[in-house]
Amino acid sequence: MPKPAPDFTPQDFLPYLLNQAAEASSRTFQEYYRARYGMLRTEWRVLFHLGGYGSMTAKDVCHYASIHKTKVSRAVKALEDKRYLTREVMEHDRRNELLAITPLGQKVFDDLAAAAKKYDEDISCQFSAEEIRIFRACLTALAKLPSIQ
Amino acid sequence: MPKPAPDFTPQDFLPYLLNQAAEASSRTFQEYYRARYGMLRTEWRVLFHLGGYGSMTAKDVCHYASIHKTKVSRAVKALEDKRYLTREVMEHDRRNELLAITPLGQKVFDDLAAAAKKYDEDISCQFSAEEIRIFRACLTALAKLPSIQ
DNA sequence: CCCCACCAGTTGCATTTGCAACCAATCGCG
DNA sequence: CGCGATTGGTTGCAAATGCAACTGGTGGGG
Repeated sequence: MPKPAPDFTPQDFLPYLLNQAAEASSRTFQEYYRARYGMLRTEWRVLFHLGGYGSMTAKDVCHYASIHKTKVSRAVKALEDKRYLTREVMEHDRRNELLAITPLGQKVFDDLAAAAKKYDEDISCQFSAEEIRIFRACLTALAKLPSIQ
Repeated sequence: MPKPAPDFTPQDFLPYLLNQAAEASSRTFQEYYRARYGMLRTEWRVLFHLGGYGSMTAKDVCHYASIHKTKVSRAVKALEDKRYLTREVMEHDRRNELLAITPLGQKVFDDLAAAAKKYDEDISCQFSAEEIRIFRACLTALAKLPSIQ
């Protein structure tokens, strides 16, 4: 038996499967916000966090979304240019700035969140409730693995 | 009720969860092949496919791994420079070239595949056999969504 | 047998990313 | 106080990516 690991193929490797599934499931939705609002993935994520969880600092977004701060910084600038959010330097510590969605940004968020919800249902409905429950639980657990930043 | 989708947060959105889990699970393993062999993610994937499924053309790799042909092209060149694979123009149609792992490449693959298998077990073992079965089934189904190229 | 549409793979260029160095504000210890 | 360490956020540069145009090779209809 010369071969140490002869029968382990990409399809058996969880990180690989995860990437395939993540790519495939993101692609379709990406077209939506890309075509409609000219947004990049990171921009959509930042807006999604602000809309879903309320105002927070860039640092918080980095933490919750585990996105590197330079990516967030650039996404925030792009969203600001699009008038989807404003930033306000915080009184007690002027290094922090609070990011807040504008009414226009809120409209965009509402549209995208509704579309996302529908898309989520579309891809979920091919599985049973129990399967989806387990699926989400596994994903949530794995997402908690050691993160950069 | 002014807000159309007030309670749909990133944590509820499957593509988002998938990306988080995929990123987190790839990161650790990436360090391994990066530090040890200076390989990029795409290079590892191409090598993984050749090692796992045997010789094939770049086109085949594109198809099985759903990676764009330019990415594959550059990864193949890098792997060739590292002497991990050779390419041979095919007789009956000289547009195709068959990619084959070298003995050196095989050694690297064996090492990485063994590490991957172990890593896969490490992250799987926090779930029950039944959970993992369902989890993999869901991922495999989602990975089959419409793919580019 | 020749021309044109098509196919595998590559290259150039614009966009995106990651990293490290940076700036300004704050903290904390002497 | 005050000066060095730390922190939130930005920027410059090099590397990675995506896209479209390209090269060389095939094949099929006239």
